[in-house]
Amino acid sequence: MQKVSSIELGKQLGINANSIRKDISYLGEIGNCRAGYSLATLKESLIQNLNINRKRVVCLVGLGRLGSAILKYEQLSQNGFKIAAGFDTNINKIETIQTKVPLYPASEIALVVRRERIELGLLAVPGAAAVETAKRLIDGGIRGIVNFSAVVLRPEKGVFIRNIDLVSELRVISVITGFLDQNS
Amino acid sequence: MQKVSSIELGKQLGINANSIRKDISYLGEIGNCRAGYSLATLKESLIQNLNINRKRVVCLVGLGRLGSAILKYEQLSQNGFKIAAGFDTNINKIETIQTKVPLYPASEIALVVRRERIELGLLAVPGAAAVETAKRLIDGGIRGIVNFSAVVLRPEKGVFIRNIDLVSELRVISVITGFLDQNS
DNA sequence: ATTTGTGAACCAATTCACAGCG
DNA sequence: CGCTGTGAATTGGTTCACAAAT
Repeated sequence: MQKVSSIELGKQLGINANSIRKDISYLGEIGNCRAGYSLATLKESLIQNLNINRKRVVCLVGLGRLGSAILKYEQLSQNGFKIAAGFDTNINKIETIQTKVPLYPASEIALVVRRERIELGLLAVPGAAAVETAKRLIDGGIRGIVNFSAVVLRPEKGVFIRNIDLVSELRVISVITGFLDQNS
Repeated sequence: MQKVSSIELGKQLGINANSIRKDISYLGEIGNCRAGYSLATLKESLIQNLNINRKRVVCLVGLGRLGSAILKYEQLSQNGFKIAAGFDTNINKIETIQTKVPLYPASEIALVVRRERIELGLLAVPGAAAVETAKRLIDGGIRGIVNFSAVVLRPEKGVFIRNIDLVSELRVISVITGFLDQNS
């Protein structure tokens, strides 16, 4: 039986072992005090408690360079996510891109999201289109959005939003390393 | 003279106005009590205090789909970042990709990073290559890394690392929306 | 002996509340 | 008045320390 200790988990994840234990304990968990956690039991418990026991249906809006990269990103399907639809305003792209994922014009976002019961949206459109596009996703009943555009989307009732912006990330690092330089 | 209040800033950013004021106050700031902050003064103060008054030199490792998308991402140069080098293990890519950015084989990472005084690295390589590539960047004296691979890079002395993983982001949203569904 | 689970202590960050100023 | 700046209160999360379990 495969085992893993909080210390080992912590090392792998770069997290304090105490935190690992505390977090797991919230699941009302049963680790073995002698030999750590049973891998199978822990995994099962996490799957149950975090509700990740089924594939999630996602869609992708924006089929530019970033969108195309995401479309081909195998890690998604390997980790329980299925891209059920792709959208773009450019009809040309919809007709030329080679993929098994069904592609639609952006005008049909709300319709398709509702029909296919799509839960999450990946937003890879230009900043100028982000707010409008998000609105369409929400109209279709989307539950969450990962927004890659430079525009910060404001949280909306019942829709969880995660803004990911490369420039912001770089700025964070710039500022921190700059600060370290000054104080070393 | 353009003015902006903490309330307005907060709305734009989706952040509590109190936090805005407190944060700005740490800069030893002079907002006008009647009419909010002078846009020009605030901007200048932020630039000075956060040390973002010069272009930062970055490099890009991995010229696959994601890397290529980043290479063409104009927002970078528009926000004070200059891609001074691109790297890939595949010599073919280095010779065929059309760009003004100088491209080098991955074997030269440390060399070029040091020579060009590159401060930040964008890591868009497959997970399997992430640790090794990060090591080369660090050997070259890089100060920070934005890691897009699925592998979590552990913090290294003097090198600030930011892990960005699409799958993780999706999982966060999945778990949260799933939780909301159960408790609504 | 190890390693979990957890109360207690600690620390950082957010929010509150309001005095002070134009 | 409206808005800033900031002490005080609160919250949330991390770390500590140790008793319990095997």
